[in-house]
Amino acid sequence: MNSNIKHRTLSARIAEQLRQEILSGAYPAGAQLRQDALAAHYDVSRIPVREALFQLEAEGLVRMLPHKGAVVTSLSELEVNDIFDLRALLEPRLFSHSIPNLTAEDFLQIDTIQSQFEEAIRDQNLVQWGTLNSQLHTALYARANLPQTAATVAGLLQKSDRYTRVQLSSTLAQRKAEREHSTLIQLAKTREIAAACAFLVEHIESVRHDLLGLI
Amino acid sequence: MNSNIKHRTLSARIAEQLRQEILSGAYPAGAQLRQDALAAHYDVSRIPVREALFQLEAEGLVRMLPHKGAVVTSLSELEVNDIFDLRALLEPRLFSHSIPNLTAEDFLQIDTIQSQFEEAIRDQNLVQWGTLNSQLHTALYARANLPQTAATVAGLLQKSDRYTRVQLSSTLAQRKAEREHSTLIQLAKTREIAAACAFLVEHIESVRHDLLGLI
DNA sequence: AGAGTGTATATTGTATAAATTATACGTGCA
DNA sequence: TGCACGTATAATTTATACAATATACACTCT
Repeated sequence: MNSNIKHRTLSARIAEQLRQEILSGAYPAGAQLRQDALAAHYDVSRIPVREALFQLEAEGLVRMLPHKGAVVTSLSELEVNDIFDLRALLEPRLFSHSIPNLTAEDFLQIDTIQSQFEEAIRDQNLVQWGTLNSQLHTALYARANLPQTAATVAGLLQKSDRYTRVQLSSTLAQRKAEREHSTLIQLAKTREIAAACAFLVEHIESVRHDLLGLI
Repeated sequence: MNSNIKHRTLSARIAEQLRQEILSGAYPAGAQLRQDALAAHYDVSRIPVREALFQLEAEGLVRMLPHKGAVVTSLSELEVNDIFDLRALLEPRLFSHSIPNLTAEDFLQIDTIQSQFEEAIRDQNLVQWGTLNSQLHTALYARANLPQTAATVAGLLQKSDRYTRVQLSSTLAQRKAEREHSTLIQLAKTREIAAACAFLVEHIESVRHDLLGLI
């Protein structure tokens, strides 16, 4: 999202780094995050670390227990299903509102993102892949003009990101997703709203299916 | 002045109080919240104030601009509509999943909440009314077993709370909402899922309609 | 011996103080 | 007069220091 933006505060920078480390699996689910250790690791005081942890708690990546510290959260199968149900419900809403307003420049940006997938697949860079995946979905919904829905979906995409990365560890699944994205882009360009939304639901269900096969 | 709920940390207590003050309109939309002033007002240092502000930012009540401070957010008509669209989309999902699992004890609790509305209306206590409104909706969805959806809806309810309080300033609207709640409870008790969800959408749309009439 | 209590230690939570950043104002110069 | 630059001031952000809390372990009492 704003990974290439230089953050103006330490807290935001720590939050960004910590988020990436959690999403990449460096800190596995259930791991205790000690403020002291993190502060030493990033060579800052505990205040920005605390604020980063608060930020991540709001995003659902960690849970803070008073006087007991922060632990990396884990999602149950029920929660994963709930997330994908919500995505299947909300993303078509965004997509259908966005498609009519997408401009040539928007599609240029979308194509740029899509072209970067090749690179990520070749390098087996899963972190990059996950980021691009979120970026592409968000770009497709950019003109929906539904800020609350967009914010909700952004949260859902991030929550599912940790798990889609597992699913996408196979190059096969990555190429499949890339093909489906390509279809989505094509349908958006031709403004076939109904077909685009229907295929979007298929795409989400496809990812969910592959994902649940691994859990 | 002091809330009667005892929180385990100062930060959480400040967040709770500040939230109530914002929701009650003590700090209007656009108001700047100076950490120094808040710290002095609550007679604490600025650290717990900062953490409370971070918490409220995650809830969407304030926006923090780096090095510039926190301001109370305001929602556009577009955002209000988006929120109510989402509520109309997600709350029936929760309700339909919850109804089959609601127990006698759940209904006892629901009836208790409903009975407290009378008191709030009589005292013209809008803060209490808003809290009860959220509590009732949440209680009706308690057995849905869809944690992500529940969390999302809880956020939406809180965001709309500030505005429903305006709408509900008339006793007439309060009684209307109470009647509709009563119908919802009755339909839940008789396990008429389809009818309950249909009426729930009506209820939400009714509140939205009255609300937009005032903006 | 076992349950309960008290103390030690580690970790988090809060206060105070220093550093950084943004804004406003005034001065100097074209 | 108008603009640019530098300084002053006020706010936030970060660091350091201290207080409160939870957990583990040893000890006492029944």
